[in-house]
Amino acid sequence: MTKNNKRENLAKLLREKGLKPTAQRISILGELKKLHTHIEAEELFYQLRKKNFKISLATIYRTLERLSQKGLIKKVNFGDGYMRYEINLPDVHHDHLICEECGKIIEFFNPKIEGLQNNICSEYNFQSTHHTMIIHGTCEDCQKKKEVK
Amino acid sequence: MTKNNKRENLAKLLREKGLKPTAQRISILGELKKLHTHIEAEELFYQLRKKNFKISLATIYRTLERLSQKGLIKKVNFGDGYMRYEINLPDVHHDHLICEECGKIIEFFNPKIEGLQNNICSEYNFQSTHHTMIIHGTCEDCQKKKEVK
DNA sequence: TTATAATTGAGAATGATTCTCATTTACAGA
DNA sequence: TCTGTAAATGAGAATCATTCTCAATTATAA
Repeated sequence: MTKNNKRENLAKLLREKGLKPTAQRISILGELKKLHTHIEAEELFYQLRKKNFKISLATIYRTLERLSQKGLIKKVNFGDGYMRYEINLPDVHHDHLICEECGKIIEFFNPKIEGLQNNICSEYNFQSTHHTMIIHGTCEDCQKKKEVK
Repeated sequence: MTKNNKRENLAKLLREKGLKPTAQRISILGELKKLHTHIEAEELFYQLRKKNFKISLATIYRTLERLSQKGLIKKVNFGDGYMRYEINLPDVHHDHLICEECGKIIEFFNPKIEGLQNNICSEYNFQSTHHTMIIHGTCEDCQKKKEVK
């Protein structure tokens, strides 16, 4: 696929969601699509600047918020002081393991959890839109490092 | 139990964790124990001030952090911009349903989730300390309100 | 091509949380 | 009981991710 085709696809995606396909929005969405992992607003800002995209931090935040509202991306809160954002592939939901030692973030998916959520929601007559599950602890590598000490 | 007995119990609890039982720490821990639900730092600050406890916001934050490190309380992040804190009753773990419409927070407990977590952790050789699970959506009351419209 | 509403950039403002440092307090040892 | 000292506190300044403001720019419908 050519670069122009890619751009046109992203523009179409934005239009379908009722968003004007500006250069800034296309560059943000494109970057997240390439990344397919979570990133912070400021990090994204520097990545795009490095590639000579002209964009301001305010626009980054505004756009990420909009894309998130429209379901194109996901906003994730790991509780460490800033939000992360990642492309939303609706059929590939996942949750996170966070290592408290090294900060590593491991993604996992467990279909049974999705099932249990439905149980819980119907028990409380709660209509769920999405969920986040984070398990904190120590990853394999850091456990080994500790043993050595 | 007399007021002095309560205080002495809290002081003992703090000493056991290696924390000096100051008046401020005792008042914070006592308040959270009475509440047995989550509260924000600033809210706790006003609650204590209202009861004529002399305490500063800085001390509230410092103390909550310490108590949390020692496992006496839990720090919960609902992703709405500020941390909440609640007493930690080790045998009564629970997770949260959050209503996006009215902000209501419903606590729930599901033993199967705990089991699944162990499965996931052993799969990744991850040593977990704790987890948080939040389901976002619309609560029963707000669903009804929407239907009426 | 033009009018208009939406979007953007730059920097100021916000607000929860943390930091600083002088003062106060808990408590171990005399 | 008194005293020295390290830990804890109070008050307010500092931090820093995020949001807001408003003038300039841009997408697009007519």
